[in-house]
Amino acid sequence: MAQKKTHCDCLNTVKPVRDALDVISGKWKLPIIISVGVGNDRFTDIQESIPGITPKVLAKELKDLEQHKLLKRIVVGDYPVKIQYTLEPYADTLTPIIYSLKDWGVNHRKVVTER
Amino acid sequence: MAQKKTHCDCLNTVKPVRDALDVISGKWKLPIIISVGVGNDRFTDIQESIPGITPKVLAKELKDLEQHKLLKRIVVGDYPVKIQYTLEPYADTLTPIIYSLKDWGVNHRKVVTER
DNA sequence: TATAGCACTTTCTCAAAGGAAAGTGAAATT
DNA sequence: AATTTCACTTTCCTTTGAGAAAGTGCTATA
Repeated sequence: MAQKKTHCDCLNTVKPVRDALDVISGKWKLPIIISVGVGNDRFTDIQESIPGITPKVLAKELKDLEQHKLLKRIVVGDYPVKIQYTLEPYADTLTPIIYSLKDWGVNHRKVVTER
Repeated sequence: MAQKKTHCDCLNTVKPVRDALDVISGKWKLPIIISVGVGNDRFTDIQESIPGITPKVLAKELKDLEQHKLLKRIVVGDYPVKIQYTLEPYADTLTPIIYSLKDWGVNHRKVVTER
């Protein structure tokens, strides 16, 4: 059997995996998804629910998540215009992945810290 | 029902998820795991199998992956000393996660690019 | 004796990410 | 008339990460 192949088709794995990781990794992505999912739908509410996040970063991340179709930015009313953020149903497709990452992470902490 | 809770226990999710992501995200982690998994066990072989990686980065990533118990660095022989890298069986526990990330990523590309 | 190979390390540099702080424009409130 | 709120944007600055290139200490080989 061929040892040391150039693992061509593995690149077909690495690319989509990286796509997926780009969406959920990063310091703020998950906290934002959770915050919106839990009911915070206004910019300032989301900001205040996540200690340490700056408006600049929040604005950028919200745009990102919107582009990835994970949440919607809705303009409500005429004057005063209000903005409302809500999770798209599509965001739920992340749930099983997040929970398997969580389970792995919980176990991993044990693995790494055991002597 | 309580809206806008401070989602306390969600932090218990975010932390281990971040732990897990730290292990597999990054530009080189997965390519290295795959390269070693496929049979490249020498530093230079691994380096040559991954286009663009520099020895500095490879050395750092290998140390990382070793600390996370995903691979082993074995010193072989007396003189000439050879170093051999192999995946730990523990690395297999990542497989289902990687494949679910891949599946999600493949689908996500469709979701984002459809008009 | 000189060169090549192995497994890295060191130094320098640069770009991108991220935080702090202030500003903005419109409307609502006091 | 002045302040506050909302949803951001802008500017400045620092930190971090990564690449390029060269070096290192050892051995093996020609």
